[in-house]
Parts: sequence; structure tokens; C-alpha cells
Amino acid sequence: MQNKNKTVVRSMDVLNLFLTHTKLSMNEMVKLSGIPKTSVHRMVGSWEEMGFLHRDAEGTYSLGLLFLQFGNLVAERLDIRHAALPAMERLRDAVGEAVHLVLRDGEEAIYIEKLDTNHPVRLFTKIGKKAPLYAGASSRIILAFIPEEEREAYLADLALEPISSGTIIDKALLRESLERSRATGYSFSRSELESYTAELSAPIFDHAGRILAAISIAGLEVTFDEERLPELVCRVKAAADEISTQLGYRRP
Amino acid sequence: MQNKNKTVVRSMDVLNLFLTHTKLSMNEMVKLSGIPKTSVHRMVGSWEEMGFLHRDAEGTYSLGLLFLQFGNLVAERLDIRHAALPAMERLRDAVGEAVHLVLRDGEEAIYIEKLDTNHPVRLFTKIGKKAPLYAGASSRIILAFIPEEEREAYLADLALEPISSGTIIDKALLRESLERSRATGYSFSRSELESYTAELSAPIFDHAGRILAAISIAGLEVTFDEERLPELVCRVKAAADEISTQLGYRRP
DNA sequence: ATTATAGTTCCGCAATTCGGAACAACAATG
DNA sequence: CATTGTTGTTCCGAATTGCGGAACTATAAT
Repeated sequence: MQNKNKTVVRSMDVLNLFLTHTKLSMNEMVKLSGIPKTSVHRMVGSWEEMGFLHRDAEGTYSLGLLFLQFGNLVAERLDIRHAALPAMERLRDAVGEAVHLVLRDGEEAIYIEKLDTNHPVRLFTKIGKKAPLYAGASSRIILAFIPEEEREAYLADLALEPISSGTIIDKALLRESLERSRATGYSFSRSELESYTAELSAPIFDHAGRILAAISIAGLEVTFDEERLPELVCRVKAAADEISTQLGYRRP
Repeated sequence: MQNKNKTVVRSMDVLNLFLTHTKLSMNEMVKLSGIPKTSVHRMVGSWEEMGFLHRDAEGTYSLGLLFLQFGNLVAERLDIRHAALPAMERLRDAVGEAVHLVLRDGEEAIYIEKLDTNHPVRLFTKIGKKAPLYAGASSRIILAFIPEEEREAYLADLALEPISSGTIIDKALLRESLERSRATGYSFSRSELESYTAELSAPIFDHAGRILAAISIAGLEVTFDEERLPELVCRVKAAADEISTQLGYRRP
């Protein structure tokens, strides 16, 4: 793993521009990436030949349909997604808020499935979105339940950066929150990743009792009032437990 | 476009192995691809660094979660998919068969959305699946409605290869079928891509009257009997027209 | 006619990739 | 416990490949 194709990895810079831009001309890519024109030209030609970029009639580029194929393969092969979907739908219908499924990916959490509501004002999370393990209810419930050594290693040289108005940036407070989550079996966050939003999350375990993912209810902060919380906590934990059971988990 | 990063394009061979394999070890990739061990090692390292491959605990590789992100971006940016989904759902519920949305992609057709049924025996199409433009109802309805010059250019040096038991391999028959489709506004296929299956498809047009996609009802051949066809034809054409209208198409 | 802008090609230099071979780590076997 | 096999990783000299400034083409705007 020391050895890599630098050219290949470098070309990724061009592809990444399409995470934030739908269509780009050759020149726009040159300007945005800061890579010499000739090199961009070569890289784009390669991505196009592979099918990851598509050139339309006017000569502008967008992401290729090949991503549909690979993307769906990945989605299909994630069996936790299959196991979780029905319970997620029921939870969404019961609480009328968006429901998310979140996986750990190294030192980050990644949103792999979402169910939206029909509210005129709604939270809109992108699948594939990442968050650090210390911010947001889903991330933190994962952090709370990973093995202690891993957690300590992560916390040891962690720099807490504020992401939104409510992000926890005090390590002592973070540890306290993790303790509480382990004790109560859920975690709650207010405006940690996005202002005016709140997230309530419970852990999903595999047959061996290891944390595998988190399921969460997310919505506007104002709708998560004190009276409503107990019911939501109960429901999200029930949904999480249902999925865990399906994956072979037996409560200790 | 003459100039390409050969290294980058060559690495695609390794990634493509994952279209047919869920997990692969380093050695399996070496054997399957026929590329020297050292080179595979380098390529895999690059894909991993980019996030397109993921290495699990046992040292085997699978497609990375990054594909979820890119795949969903592509899906979201295809506005025809948004426009078509509600009509597709209603069609699926009305006829109780799988419903597909198919786009043209150069000289091929590509399935970009599917709605499955709950039948115990059901057709299962993968999103991203490709088919030549001459085989299958959806492919052929697209071929029937593209501009005449393009169609003639395609037909000119076309070698008709049988794909399944019912594939049309006679160019005269193909032309005849295309004529009929243009006249009737739908196309029907039996066992052209997959034995024992049938597909019934209607064209979707954009505001300028160009064919943009095809919608189709697909299922087991035995369930598409003569008495049922007229109703199915009516329904699939209605769904297609609805989507076309939504995209700004006005019937001539 | 002139200037500007985007896209493409050329080409010599140098950095990167190539791949055989050797090595390390580990499991299976006699 | 030595031996053989399997898999993953590193080394290194040869040479292919990528690099990028510059020049060229095409088309649009002034």
C-alpha cells in the first residue's frame, strides 16, 4: 500500500469537482482544479473512456451512468440496508420525520440510506454524506459503542472542530455524552451538524454484539420538544432492536 | 481525446471484476484479470485511496461506499427519473408487473430505474444493465423513434447477434418491427433478452418531440396472453404519455 | 479585421509505472 | 518441526508514460 499510481489518484481531483457541480466544461474544470489544461484534458479523456464521465452534445461533462450501475451494486450488497428498510419505513410513518441509516467508515460516519417526509419544510440529507464520529447523534452513538481501545485511540489525538452552532467542542463534555449514551442506549443532538436540526439515534448490533450501524430520526429542532422525546426515544430504540434481532443479535 | 492516461484506463479492468464478484482477494484479482501481481497491487492501492474499493478486516476487497455517493448524485440529477417515478408506481400497482425506465446510451439502451413486484417468481433486472438497441421492447422502441439518419447509420453495419431464444436476427424482420412500432406507438418482445420473459414498451418524448426514454412492463412470458395485451398496451402508453406531457411534450 | 475564449495537438524532458524477482508472513502438510 | 505452498508486500533497473508549456484551430464576440 506504499505503492500507488499517483496519476490515477491525482485524477480523482477532477472527478471530485462533480460532487458539487452538476455539469462542467473543460475550462471550468481547469479553473476549479488548478491543474494544467493539458493534464485535465488527459484525465477527463480517461474518465470518459471508463464511463465515469459523460460528454453531452454541447461539450460539457457530467457524471456517467456507470455510477448508477456501481452505486446500485453497492446498495444491493449491503445486507444491513435490506434488513433495515422495512423497520425504517414503519418508523418514518409512525413519527412523521426523516429516518436515516448510518454506518461507520473508519473515523467517519456515513449516511447510507434515508427516508424523507413530505413536509413542506424538511431536512434533506444526501446519501453518502459523511460526518466525524464526534458530531451528530448517529455518529456519537456509534462512537459510544465501538470497543473501548478504539474509542480511546480516536479520542486521544482528536481535535474537536465546531461544525455548527451546537457542535460539542469540549472533550470532557463529549466523554460525558458518550457515557450517558452507553447507559441509556440512545443519543440526542441539537444543531451539531446543521443549525435548527435535531437527531435522535439508537445503535444496531450484529450477532456478535458489535455495533454495526445507527438508525436515527432527524428533523427540525423545534419539533423535538421535551414532551415528545420519550415517545420518540422508545420508537427509535424499538426499530433499532428489531433490526438488530433480524441480524442475529440476542440481547444479553 | 486521442490522449489518455493509459494507466488509469487500464486500472479499470480491476474495478470491473467487481461487477460480477462481491468480494475478491488480491490474488483472485491477479488471477481473474491476468495482470501482473505487482501492477494489480498498485492499482488496488489507488482505488482504495480514492475510496472506490474498500479493504475489510480479512484483507479482501469490495466496492467502496463512495459509489453510493456518486451513484445517488447521478440518480438525483436525472430529472426524467423524478418525473417518471410516480407514473411508474401507478402503472406497477395497476398491472402487477415489474416496470422499467430505459434510456438510450449511444448504441445501447440502459435500465436506469426499476420497480419490482412481490411475486414469488419475478423478473429481476439490475439497474445499469445494458442491452443493444435491436433487442428487447424498450431498446427497440427507442431505436424506432430516433431520427431516421441515426437509425439508418446504426442499421447499416449492424451484426444481429442472438442473445436469447427470441432475439430478432433478421434485419428485414427488425425493420418491419420498427415500422410497426412507429405506427402503433408501442413495441412488444418475447424472450429477446431473457428466455421466458416478455416486455411491452412505450416511448417518452421531450418538449421538442425527441425520444428521451422508454417505459416498459416486463414479466414472465406466460402472463402476457392475447386477451390481456390490449389493456396493458393502453396502460403503458398512458403512463408514457403522462411522463412526456410532464416533460413539456405536446401531442402533434 | 481584431480580440477573446475554449478546446485540441505537439513534443522533448523527466517522472512514473512496469514487472520479474526476491522477501516476508502465515497456513497446511508430511 | 522442518517443509512446502499460498498470499501479500517490497525492491529496483529499464523504459514506457505522463507532464505541461507552447503553439495551433475553431468559433464567437467586439
